[in-house]
Amino acid sequence: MDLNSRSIVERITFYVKHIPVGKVATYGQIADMAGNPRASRVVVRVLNTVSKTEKLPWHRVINSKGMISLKRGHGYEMQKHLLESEGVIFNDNDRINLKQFQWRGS
DNA sequence: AACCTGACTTCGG
DNA sequence: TCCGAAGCCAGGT
Repeated sequence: MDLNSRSIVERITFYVKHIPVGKVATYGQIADMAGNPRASRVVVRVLNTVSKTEKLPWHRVINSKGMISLKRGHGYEMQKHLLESEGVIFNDNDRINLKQFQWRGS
């Protein structure tokens, strides 16, 4: 498919779908791969809208600090559980070691 | 067209 | 290393 002719939203969707199991990507990282390193907030919108009609591995997207952005009682627990079930480890500060789990796209 | 919003990021103190 | 402020994108109102 011709990614370059697609919209930023479509490209973001494409990359999110390609995050491998057991790995994570940051909002900024996906935005960057999609062509606009400053469109991290668009990634948020995509996860909220697109994931309603398509199955996306939304839980594999975390913030630049290696932490889950969802709040407790509002998805945080669910996302953490999904990631742990894939082998991702959280340290004592509830953070994920990006050096170890961040997806290194090509 | 102005204004608001969101699972963000970067930078300065 | 930890905030707070400011910057940023795109869609919805």
